[in-house]
Amino acid sequence: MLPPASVSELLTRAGEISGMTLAQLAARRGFAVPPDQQRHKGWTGTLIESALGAVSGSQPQPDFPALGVELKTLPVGRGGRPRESTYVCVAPVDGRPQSWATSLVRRKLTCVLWVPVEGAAAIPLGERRIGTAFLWRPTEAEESQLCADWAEIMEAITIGELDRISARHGKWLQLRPKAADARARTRAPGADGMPGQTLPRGFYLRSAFTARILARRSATIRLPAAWPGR
DNA sequence: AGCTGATCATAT
DNA sequence: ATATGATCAGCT
Repeated sequence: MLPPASVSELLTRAGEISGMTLAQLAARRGFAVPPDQQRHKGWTGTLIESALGAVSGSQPQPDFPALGVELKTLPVGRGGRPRESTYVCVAPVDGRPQSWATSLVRRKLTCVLWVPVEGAAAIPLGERRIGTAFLWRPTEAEESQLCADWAEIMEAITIGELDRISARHGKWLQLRPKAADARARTRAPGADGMPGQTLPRGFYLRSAFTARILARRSATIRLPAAWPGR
């Protein structure tokens, strides 16, 4: 699938897969449906990427570079609440000065195509349905808060106090481990200004934030949101 | 039940 | 090791 030439085309593609089950889309894309996600955590995201023509690979940039749009699947449980936090990107813990304006977090969150997917544990993976995708941009207030969260975390990193930052920090944007396991290490400034190492981290959006995003959509778009009653 | 810290697969 | 796609699983 070639990348969409426009945001309009991207939305059209998203509309064409909404309502489908993951098994149906998997068949169309030639994906095998795993029994569960225990060893296939990124399966849904990769499948949706494939269907929409996202640029594959592990590049630190939005999924649709030409459009400046990032793609995120959002597992939604009963009650319409996100079942998980949303990974944004790796956190630069090397201590180099960064600015919010050019940060990867901001670039990724400037424009996101959210694709809700049924995520209730009771529904077999293949039977989960793809919801109605929608384009989102942070409001000024949201970006201001995201920037504040980001700045607090980045400040701690810069002065070598990354280890005092836990997932409890940040109203909407938090820092959490992002590694193969707890023994993984990456370069980071030490408390004394000397080179050191630490567990790699990533930025994540709290589910309370993505819940707001979903709620705003509901309020903006005419009901019935008619989410399949399962 | 929700949250934090840990973990899994894959590509480069 | 670093980046992507995320969810898992133990603890409060």
